[in-house]
Parts: sequence; structure tokens; C-alpha cells
Amino acid sequence: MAQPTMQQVAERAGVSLALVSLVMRQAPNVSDYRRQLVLEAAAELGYRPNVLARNLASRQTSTIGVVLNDIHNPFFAEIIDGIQAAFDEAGYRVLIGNGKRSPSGEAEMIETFLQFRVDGIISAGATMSMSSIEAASESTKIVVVGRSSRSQLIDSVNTDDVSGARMAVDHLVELGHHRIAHIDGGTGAGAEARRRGYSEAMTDHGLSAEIVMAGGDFTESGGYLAASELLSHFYQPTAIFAANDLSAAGALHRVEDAGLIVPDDVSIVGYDNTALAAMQHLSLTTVNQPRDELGRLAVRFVLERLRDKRSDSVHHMVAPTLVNRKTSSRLTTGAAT
Amino acid sequence: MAQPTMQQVAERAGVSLALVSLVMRQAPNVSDYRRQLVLEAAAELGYRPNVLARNLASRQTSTIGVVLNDIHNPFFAEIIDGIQAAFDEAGYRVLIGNGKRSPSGEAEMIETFLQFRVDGIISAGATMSMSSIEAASESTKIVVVGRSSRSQLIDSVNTDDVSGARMAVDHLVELGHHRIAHIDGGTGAGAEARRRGYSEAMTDHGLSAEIVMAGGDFTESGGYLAASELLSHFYQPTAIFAANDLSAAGALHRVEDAGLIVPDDVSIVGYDNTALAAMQHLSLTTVNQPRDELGRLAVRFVLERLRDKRSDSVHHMVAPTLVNRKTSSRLTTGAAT
DNA sequence: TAGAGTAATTAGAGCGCTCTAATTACTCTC
DNA sequence: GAGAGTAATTAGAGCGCTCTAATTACTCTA
Repeated sequence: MAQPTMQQVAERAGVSLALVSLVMRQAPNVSDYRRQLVLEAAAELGYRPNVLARNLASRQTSTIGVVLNDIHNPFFAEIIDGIQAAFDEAGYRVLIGNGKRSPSGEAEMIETFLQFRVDGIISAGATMSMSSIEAASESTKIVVVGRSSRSQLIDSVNTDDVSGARMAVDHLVELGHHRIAHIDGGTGAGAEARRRGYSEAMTDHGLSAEIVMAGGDFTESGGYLAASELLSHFYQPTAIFAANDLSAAGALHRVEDAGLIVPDDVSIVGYDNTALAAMQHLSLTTVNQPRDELGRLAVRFVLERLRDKRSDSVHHMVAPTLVNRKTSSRLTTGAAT
Repeated sequence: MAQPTMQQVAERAGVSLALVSLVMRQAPNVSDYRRQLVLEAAAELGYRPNVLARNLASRQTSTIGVVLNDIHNPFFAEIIDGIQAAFDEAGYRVLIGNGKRSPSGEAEMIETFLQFRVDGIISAGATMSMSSIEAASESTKIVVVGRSSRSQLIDSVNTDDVSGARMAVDHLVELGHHRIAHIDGGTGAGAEARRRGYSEAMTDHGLSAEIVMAGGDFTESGGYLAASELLSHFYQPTAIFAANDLSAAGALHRVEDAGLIVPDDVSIVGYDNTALAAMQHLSLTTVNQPRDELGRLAVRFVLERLRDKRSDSVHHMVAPTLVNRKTSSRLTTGAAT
């Protein structure tokens, strides 16, 4: 299991250690003749550069750590794609860490990445405190995605959740609904803004008297329970806007359990537009967050910090869009306010 | 961004570099007095060990790389949990790499991990060739999960897919079905064994004349297409066994599109028992793969190689179980063979 | 209180590489 | 073919830590 070193390659090729180093780093000023010599020797030995030593000596790792709040949440897993594509282009490698849905899990992963001296960190859907993120930013470049921030130190990229929520409400109002309830996301990332967008839109439509919220937690079972609560209301809602797709799916199930038909009796709108919502069997009307763009922007910001040495923080908002599928339809019953 | 070093901590604490190193490694023979001194100095400076330097000097990283065939596939993402829990206990940190569903993506991640000199690698659902995995095993300990292997060099852990597929068929036969079709998984990991299990079980039940397979690829759309093909048969199947949950969901949708009712007209059974299958709205009857156990076993095998220096390879098969949900039911129509 | 035995501390080499500065090897030009 | 200029190569220090071996500091015992 002992790996060959540069020294051995150098000896075999009959050149100096430094020359081998130059070849490995694809430096320009090496004669083709020697380059060939070195490459052959390396191949024969099965030489593989030791990134640890290289990074230690060069004081940079060309590696970015991405910590996901929860690897199981399709939303976060899908953000990875944009991130990975953009870093591949830029010549960085990306390592993924799982925050296991807890602030401490996230903090541990960030600590691990810092100890590895990664060049930058992207944190997706962080639930840990902004101040601990800021603390970590003293040691590396950190960008937060999918979570709002006003930090003077940390860049952030996220969707304009207030307007996303408004879109959901506007859509339902256009379809003739008045009794529109909201299943929220508790303390999860973005939940607050979506609650606010819902309330504002309802008020703007003169429906402030119809505002009803049930507590959720971004999970399917949470959505199911919240829907139970809503259905037991004296005035049943004719439409439900859930804070994410998972809870929308739970609500959908609860509504169907009650013998009601979606969307004929109750319309349902989710949030995130995950692969789940796109599944034909569910075909959920939802608000799309442009994950790929979120990921790419996050990458751009860390690259800017890395290359251009930008030091003032940037907060970028991406516009959501409504995806109209099969769980929402025009209000048909005579029921009104 | 310059990080404090051990040297600086040593100076501040008024002790030697070596002593600081001992404290950081929680070595036993350090007086409480000095330990305290060092710890305080480190805290004041915000010292954080440099893992690169440590690993370089100690020739081990205490880090395991896990390469997932596809981070989006819930099955693989769920295996991570068991792996992470087991390594946490053992004091290793785990880094995740995304193979992006391609053999070359997997190979790249393995190369990255090797360059980082990780102590071991677990590859989940690898589609790359066994020989390239064996090549990598010259440099570190590698265990494969969710893919069968007879390699003399590489340990493997996976589910007994042949018997899993048999369970699905047995279940349907018990419910009175004869015309049971299979939507397969093409070249994906485990697809071959599931095909075989299906054929064998059908034959055992004297139903070899009823064997019908449609080509799938472990995706929802693949399942949808395959179901189309099956429904256009002269003898429509009364039950479909799909090679994974995703394609089962696709098939389900196609069947419903045809105006048929699941499970009354057509029963559907999936494979994997992912979170998707468990969703109440789908509630898919499926074959469970004990992901947590798969992950923990994989960890055990790499630890054995690491600690006990075991060198002969181990191939472990885990037993699947049937999860009976709502997409399968007793054959009610008079239709028979 | 000298000597033995053990516990705590430290010096210093080395891990495998990069990087600066210095050296050597080539090309031109006149 | 000497001198200047450029290209290619190399020596050697150093990155931040670990680890062995050596040293120093303690504690007992007789």
C-alpha cells in the first residue's frame, strides 16, 4: 500500500525532483523530451500525486466543500448539480458533507472542511446560526444558498420566497378561490418568508379575513396532520398552499382520505418543484426554485472571492416561477366567502 | 486568512511544539497543568489543526470516502445514513462524492479520494468495471455496496436480489395472479439478479409460459413506457413487478392513465422500499432492502481491513423482505390463464 | 539522600510536495 | 565564436504537523 513518491519518479526518469513537480503541475517551460520521460516513469510506477503534500506546500487545495443541510431532501441534492457543473469547469473538485438536518451536524462538517483547508465552502439550507457561519468565514470563503442573509461578511443566494408565495396565492385567487389556507414550514429555511408572502398576498386580495395557517415542518407527515386540522375547520378551505412539496404531498393524501377529490374539491399548491412534484402520479402544482441557477450563482460568488478578492458581501435573489400541474383547478362549487 | 500554527500555540503557552502536538492528539502522558496551558493558548489564538499536515506526517487520514453512483437516487442517499452512523462511532469522518450516474464520474471521485489518501472507500451502486475498482484497491481499502461481486480482492455487501424478486412474484401468485409481467432495470446494479429471480419464481410456479418482460432503466419515464408496452399485449398482465420503485411509480401512472384501477385491475410491486414507496399517496407494495444494515456492514468490512488487516475477501448477502402496501391485492376478475 | 524507576517534556528528523532563486543549456546576432 | 538573451533545469528551504529517541523532572524506597 506504500505509494510511489515524486522522488522515485525523478530517479527513474533521471531528472530532478523539481522537474517532476513541474510536469505534474503542467508547467509550460518543460521540454517535451523530459516531459515524456517523466510521464513514462510516473506511469510505470503507478504514481499518483499526494494531494495532502501538494496542498500543504502550495497552501491551497483546489477543493470546495459543500455542506447540505440534509442529503435526503431532494431540493438540496438537486442544488448540487449546478454547483458541481460550475466547479468542474473552473477546475475545482467538490466534496460533499451531510449536515444530517441539525445545526451541530452542519457545524461539524464545516469544521472538517476547515481542517482540510478547503478553498471555499458552500452551505445549502443552513439552519445553524449566522454568527457561527461568520466565525468560520474568518478562515475561508463561505457562501450560503437557499437561506436569506443580511450578513456583511457572507454572500448569499436564494429564491425570493416572499414573491414565490405570492405567486401561489395569486394563482389560486385567479382560479376563483377565496378560502386559501397555508401549511407552513415552521423554523425551516425559507418558511418565514413564505408565510409572509402568503399573508401579504391574501391581504392585497382583500382576503385578510380568510387567512388560516396550520403548522408544518417540511415533512410529509407534518403536512398530513396540518391538513387534518384545516379540514376540521367550520369553513373548510377550498385551496391549500403548502410551504414545500413534501408537506403538500402529505396534505394531498389527507384530503383524499377524507373522500374529497383533488383538485375538484380542494386545490393544492406546493413549493420547490422537486422531482417529487414532477412525478406524474403526483403532478403537483408548485412554485419552482431554479436550483441550477442557485448552485451556479453560489459558485460564481465563491470564485469571485477567490480570484478577484472581492470583500464586500453580495446577496442575490432569484425569481421563482409557478409550475401549473394537476392539483389546482378553477373553483367549481357554489361555495364562496 | 492566515491560520495560527502549532508553533505559535507552543510559543504562547511557553511549551514545546511537541507538547502541543501531544495535547492535540489527546495523548495520555501530559500533565493537567500544561494541557490546560496549551488548550487556553489554542483557544485564544483560534487554533485549528491542519489536517493536511497531520495526515501527511502520520500517514493516515481517519477519513473514509463514500462514492455514490447517484446522489439523487434515494436508495443510495439512504445507505449513507448507516455508513455515517457507523463511522461516527468508529471515529472516522466521512466525505461524500457524487458519481453522477456514470462510470467515469465514479472513477474520478475514486481518484480524488485516492489523491487525498483516504483510509478507505465505500462505493455504493458502482457501475464502473470491477477491474478498475480492483486497480484502485492497490492503494486503499475498498468495499462495494449494492452490487454483487465475486472479486478475490474486494469485499462486497448487497441484497439477495434473486430471492427479493422471488418474494415479489410469490406474493403476487399468492394473491391469485398468473399473468405477472416484469419491468426490468436494464444494465443497472442488481437488475440482472432481479430478472433472474423473476424468471425462476415464475417457472417454479409453473408459469413459465406467462413470463413477459419489458425493458426499463430504473427511471419513472422508463417505467411508464414499459407499462405502455405491457398494456398493449393481447393478454394484459394482471400484475406488474417493477425492478425498482421509481419505475413502479411510472408504471402505476400509465396504468391509471389507461383508466384502470390499481390494485383492483392491476397490482403493482416495486423494489427498494425507498421513501418514495412509503409515501402515503403512493403507498407502494415493494421489496425492502435493509439500507441501514447494508451501510453498517460495509463499514464493518472496511474497519476489519483497516484494523485486523484481514486480506481475504468477504461477500455478504443481506435478506430482503416484502413490504405489503396498497398497490397489490387479490385477483378479483374471472380472468385466468 | 543517592539511586532506581516512572512520568512528562523536548529536540530534531522527516512526511511528499511547491516555490524561489540560482544555475546550466540553448539560440541568436554580429 | 564571444556575448547577450532566453529557455530549461535544479538546489534547497519550508509548508505544519507526527513520531522516535533522548532528555529532564518527578516519586519512591532503602
